[in-house]
Amino acid sequence: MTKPQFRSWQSVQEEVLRRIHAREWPPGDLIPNEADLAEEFGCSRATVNRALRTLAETGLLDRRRKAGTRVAAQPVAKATLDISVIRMDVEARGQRYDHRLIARKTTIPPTAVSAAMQSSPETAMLYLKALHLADGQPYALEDRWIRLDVVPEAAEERFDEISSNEWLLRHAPYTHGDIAFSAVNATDVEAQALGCAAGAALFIIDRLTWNRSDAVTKVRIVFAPGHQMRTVL
Amino acid sequence: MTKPQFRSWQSVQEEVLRRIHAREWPPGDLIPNEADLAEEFGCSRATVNRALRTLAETGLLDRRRKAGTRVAAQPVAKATLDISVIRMDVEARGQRYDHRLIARKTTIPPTAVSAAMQSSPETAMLYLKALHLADGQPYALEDRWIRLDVVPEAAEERFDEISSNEWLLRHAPYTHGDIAFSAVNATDVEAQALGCAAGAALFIIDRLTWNRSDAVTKVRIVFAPGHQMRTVL
DNA sequence: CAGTGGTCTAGACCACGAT
DNA sequence: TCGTGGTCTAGACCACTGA
Repeated sequence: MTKPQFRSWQSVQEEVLRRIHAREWPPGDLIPNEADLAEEFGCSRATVNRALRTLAETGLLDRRRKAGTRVAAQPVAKATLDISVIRMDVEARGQRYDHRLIARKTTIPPTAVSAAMQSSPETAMLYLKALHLADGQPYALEDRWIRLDVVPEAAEERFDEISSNEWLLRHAPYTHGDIAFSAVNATDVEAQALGCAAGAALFIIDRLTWNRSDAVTKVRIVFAPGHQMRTVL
Repeated sequence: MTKPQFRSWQSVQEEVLRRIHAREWPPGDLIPNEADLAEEFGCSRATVNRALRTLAETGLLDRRRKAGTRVAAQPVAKATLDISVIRMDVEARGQRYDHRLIARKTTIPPTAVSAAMQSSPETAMLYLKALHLADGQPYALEDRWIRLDVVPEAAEERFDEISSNEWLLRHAPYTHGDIAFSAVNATDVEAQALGCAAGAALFIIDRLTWNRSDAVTKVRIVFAPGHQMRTVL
């Protein structure tokens, strides 16, 4: 018989997936090491490594030096969310995007904000509030604090032509961020801005963005009722 | 002068990140090709490739054959969410996990469910309803439909010892899934089960899981008020 | 058509960590 | 201790796609 050939790392990955789904390699099972698989598949070890490493990144395999590679018993599904600029989201839905600046002021933030951003409680920050529209309908409400000592150029920007979201991406580098998703009941102010009933359940995103050890901006985006964030596993 | 050496793909990646953050390579800029960078960094092209490919996966670089590699102008942040078994979530918070089966029946699902799962409207499915508890307090409410023609063994399982969540992971392979996050107001039934006020804003996850072209299970998980799903960018 | 990234190979050395 | 995955190298060929 001729040995089946798996010449690309994708084809190796597919074969491994097939064996996992077919329960030839059941959950928790130790699978052969890279060298053996390379020989069986008729390819180099690097190719097998690429295939297995990629599967491990999705949580389907558990790899440890010396201990070998196992099929994950409790696969922790890794869902990747694309957090893009809101304008992109709206336009991707085939709708016309627009935004409206509601408030812009330089003021002392609530202590919860200054604490989260590791700023002194007396330091003023730039506060912005804006409404994002899709086909003229309220889509999301944005509340944002920007540290002027970190992004001084923001003081000169009016943010009526370009959303703060996009302006910051272009002008303020960031290294990492924390993000949280949750649900809140609409306050009266939110309800009025979004054109919904007070108390309606709203999907929200809270994001805190850092450049090295400096907090850059803190934003809460409150979506209109019914908003869904989708992805695949 | 001695050329700086970047011998690991991580160190190459850090140097590239540094140049991006320092605006040496501003957003939208075309950066040198792999071969040139390899020479400059004193490493092989494969090492540069690994560094740049990994950055491209996070959305920070945009790579195209022949066109070269550019710094993304509008980086679409890729947030990776770990969707694990609820028991793991609770235990990771240092709380005691428990669950309670509320309902278990074989019945005809609503047409919305059979349609989404591409099952005939007259075919009965297994319906489960369970409450997940953390330290004895309601944590999440789970509503699930399972296709018995796809997972016949489920008919024999009582699901009082093990949550359906974990049982399915162990017994029903899946190839992919759709997942959606949103917010709803608590119904009276949900409010009672979760011990909150009716109308409270609840964070929910809807998931539809597939094995090849067969829908396996459809589940809605409704979390108690205040629940947050966190991740990093 | 030609430049760029995408990938494969064979071999090598190394870091980690289970035993 | 020593098996396993993690990585690097130098070279090669290929696929895609912009000019």
